[in-house]
Amino acid sequence: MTKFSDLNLNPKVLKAIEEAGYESPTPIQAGAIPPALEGRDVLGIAQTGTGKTASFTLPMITLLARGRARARMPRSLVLCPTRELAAQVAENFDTYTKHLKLTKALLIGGVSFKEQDTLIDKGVDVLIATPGRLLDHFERGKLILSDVKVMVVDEADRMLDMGFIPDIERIFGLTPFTRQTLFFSATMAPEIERITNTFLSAPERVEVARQATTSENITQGVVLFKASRRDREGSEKRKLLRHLIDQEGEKCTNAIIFCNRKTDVDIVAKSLKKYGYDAAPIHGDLDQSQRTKTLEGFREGSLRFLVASDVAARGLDVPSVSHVFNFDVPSHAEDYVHRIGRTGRAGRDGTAMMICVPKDEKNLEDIERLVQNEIPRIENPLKKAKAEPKAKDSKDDASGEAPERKTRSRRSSSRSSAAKDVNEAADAQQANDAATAEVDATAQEQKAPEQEKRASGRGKSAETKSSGQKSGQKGNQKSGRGRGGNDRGNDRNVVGMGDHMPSFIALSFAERRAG
DNA sequence: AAAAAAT
Repeated sequence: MTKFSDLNLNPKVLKAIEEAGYESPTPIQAGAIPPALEGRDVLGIAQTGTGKTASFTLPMITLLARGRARARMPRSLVLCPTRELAAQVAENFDTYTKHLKLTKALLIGGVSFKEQDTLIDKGVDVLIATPGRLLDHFERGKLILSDVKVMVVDEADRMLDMGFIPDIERIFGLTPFTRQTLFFSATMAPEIERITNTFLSAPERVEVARQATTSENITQGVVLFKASRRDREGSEKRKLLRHLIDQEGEKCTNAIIFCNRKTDVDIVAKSLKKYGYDAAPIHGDLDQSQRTKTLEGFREGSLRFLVASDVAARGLDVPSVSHVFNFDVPSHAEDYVHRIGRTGRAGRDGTAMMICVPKDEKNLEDIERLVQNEIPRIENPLKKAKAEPKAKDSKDDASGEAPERKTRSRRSSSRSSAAKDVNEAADAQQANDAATAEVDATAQEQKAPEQEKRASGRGKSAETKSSGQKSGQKGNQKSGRGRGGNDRGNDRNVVGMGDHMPSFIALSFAERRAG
């Protein structure tokens, strides 16, 4: 197998790689690094979790190791769709430039210009930016892009989703024609295809799929849930969420809870906190310092529940998320894949549970068509509780109203009851499915042989106490990131996509929709 | 229908 040491990387970069605990490149790294080092353009079709970031940072650092940047004229440029991703790339550069004297600046919105200006003025080798802030600097005449030797576009399909493509095209136009371009996208939508045809020249095409996207090391489940009354849907969903969390017990060391709307992110986070769960929100309306702080806390394990909008759905690398809860069914099927991909990373086991209300069933169908699998139905734990009532539950009910009142006024605008006809069928199905699907380890074992492995692995991880877990997570972070290394805490040595690749992931989204 | 990103 290829080793990093076979790849012609700068010795000081190799040293940093070794110190980070990596030996062998992932498939995307093995595929992209050699042509990048030769100065060729690269078109990488890959998602995060494949070691994509290192596949451009390592050759870039090697290429930039010689020479120095002039004032206001960065020598390279990395564009990312979100601030958090940009920050993550910046960290990656720090890791691998440890033994070199390269300078970098992170240009993202939500923070002051001043520091960024100072750095640019001094001259930086690497500029890592979100498009808006980069252009802002450019327009103020603070930045000259005519000395850019290497330009990277990361997560291009997400840039497309977010309407950044015009900005990207403009930035391409500001850099010299002779630059080297490294371009990464999870899919090749027609618009992406067009951009690459326009701005890349004879690129080396490297394509890999993420490991285990919706396959065996992520246990999935969905609760079909219908509120007792439409105006109680929010509070009842929150109660259901708490039960789902409680039901997982110690197996749930930490979790991301996704909501479709920013207001619901706030409401759910607040409600969880009220009930004593260690939760904090993250979404684009919160100020950057808070976003950074929250994410940092979640990464290091001091925050257990991250309640998030889709700002956190893609690309975020927190290697040890045990659970993903989809409080809402995402309305774009592909977002489901991205969201649950936050767990089960680096070969670990993960659990992804979703709450589906009747009006979301259409979206659920879309998701199941996309992943070409039925998501197992989980019995509603609240229904079970009703069948054999306990004193504790009625207490929950009473206190359940408290956070609801506070938030009602805020939500009132968004709820016009559009649901009229989606009821009986859902009820029937709910009863039906509840009978067949139990998502606990025992039930799983009977279902499929390949799942036994997971069930036993799970038992092992369940005995980790949450107090000891914090330091354990920290230690694991390095080996998880970039996924090049041996994942020591785990007997599955996963490199790159590993052995299980669902066939649908190799298709374009258009092809997947077509079935 | 909503989220993200420049203010």
